[in-house]
Amino acid sequence: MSDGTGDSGLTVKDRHAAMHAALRQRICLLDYPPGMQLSEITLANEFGTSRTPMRRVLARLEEEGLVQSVHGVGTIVTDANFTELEQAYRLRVELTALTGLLDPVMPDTTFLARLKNLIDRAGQMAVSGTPKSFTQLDMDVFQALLELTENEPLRHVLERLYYQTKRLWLVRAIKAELDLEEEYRIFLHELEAIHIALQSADLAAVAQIQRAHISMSFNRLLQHRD
Amino acid sequence: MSDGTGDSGLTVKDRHAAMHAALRQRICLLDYPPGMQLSEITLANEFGTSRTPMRRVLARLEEEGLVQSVHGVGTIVTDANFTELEQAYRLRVELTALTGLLDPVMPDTTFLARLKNLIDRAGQMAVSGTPKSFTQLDMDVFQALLELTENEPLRHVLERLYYQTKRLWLVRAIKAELDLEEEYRIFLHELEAIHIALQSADLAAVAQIQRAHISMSFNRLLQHRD
DNA sequence: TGCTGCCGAGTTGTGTACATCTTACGTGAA
DNA sequence: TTCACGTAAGATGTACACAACTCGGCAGCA
Repeated sequence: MSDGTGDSGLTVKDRHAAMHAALRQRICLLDYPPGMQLSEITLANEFGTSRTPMRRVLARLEEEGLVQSVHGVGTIVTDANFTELEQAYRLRVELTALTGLLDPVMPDTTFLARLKNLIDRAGQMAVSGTPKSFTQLDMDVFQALLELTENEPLRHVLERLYYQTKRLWLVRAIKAELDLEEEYRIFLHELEAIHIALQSADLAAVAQIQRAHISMSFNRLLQHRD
Repeated sequence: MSDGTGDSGLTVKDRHAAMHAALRQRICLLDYPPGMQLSEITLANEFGTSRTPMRRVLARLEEEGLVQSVHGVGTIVTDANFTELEQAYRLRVELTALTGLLDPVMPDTTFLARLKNLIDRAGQMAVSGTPKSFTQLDMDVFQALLELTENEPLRHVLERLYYQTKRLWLVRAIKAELDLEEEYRIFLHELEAIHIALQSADLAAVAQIQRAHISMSFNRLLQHRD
């Protein structure tokens, strides 16, 4: 095969990336709650591979601070601890503002349609929203808005910080420590504001709106710190 | 053994970190020049281990953009390409400024003595400095100044960006495309300015001085872009 | 009853043989 | 001479057996 792809059209790195994304999703949606012990061999069997590639994926998740492996003990999902993640959260606030300064890129009409779709989904949240489905929507919005900058290192760091800190919200939302209706309403308002700013082609404004909302969300979480 | 350390008092992760730091050093000092092919088994033998741990270290270096592994071909040291690293360089400029805002920490007298020592070494550069020894000094200075913030995620990202972009300077310095005497003089002046700012306990000023010099260094490199 | 020490189950870390892939080289035919 | 093709060498990727390590439980003793 001349294009270097495997049987299903996927290269080796694509399979690794798929496993990594799947596990990250499960951890951040609390399917794998903090403290849960993961089994290398069980996960390897589930993904139809052996321990060796799975260990590489888990090592990357450990670098990203989502799991922790200890010799002889196991691979444990890290605790979504507020005090340890406060620094990451504040860095995320500042880096979000930079998306409007470093290599901003004006999206095409396809993007605007995607955003409009996301806004509709956000409108549905007030009716039939669960903390988990809301987090899933928030992830989709994040991935979309990340495309507003072409600075690849910045996108990489922001993605890492996002998935590091996102569990803090979901943990407290499930424990009913947050006013969910207010959270949904604020989020919808943020998306509408971003939509307006995009129609003005003001990407710096989009970044500032995001920065403001991440900062405010941080402060709301701060009222329930552990 | 109750403390969990090995024979030489080093844990497993310490050995991995040591191998990673050694290889990173060799790459960034151009002992392993861009395009050079690394052999997993040769490196494993040199460090007295097998391919499995060495592959984990190389995978991390690949994440950091210093090498690239291709199935069936080899593990190649990446090219220090200006156009690809320009985004990383500009992000580094902005993040350096943040060290003065996010969790700055005033150093003790021991730190000031270390800095004074580094300034002395910088003074020697004008007399007997090579591009490589200058880069080594620059690395030591970078590691020292990184301690001026306690924000661990910020330190982590800055370290990554530093080692990603540092080779750009050394490559051009060796090709004699830079005025080395001027580079040494500017660097010494930067360190003296930082020393003064530290005596005023103005960490924001220290960050701005660094930011300015990284930005100016970027512009000097820009005159010789490939 | 409580404490101590040993043992075994289970986990991650390591070593190694094998699979898969790319590339260079040599060979033969046009 | 030149081009096409097969083949072998050598690289990374994978699978698996074994080593190193932690921890809970249980037996034995004071």
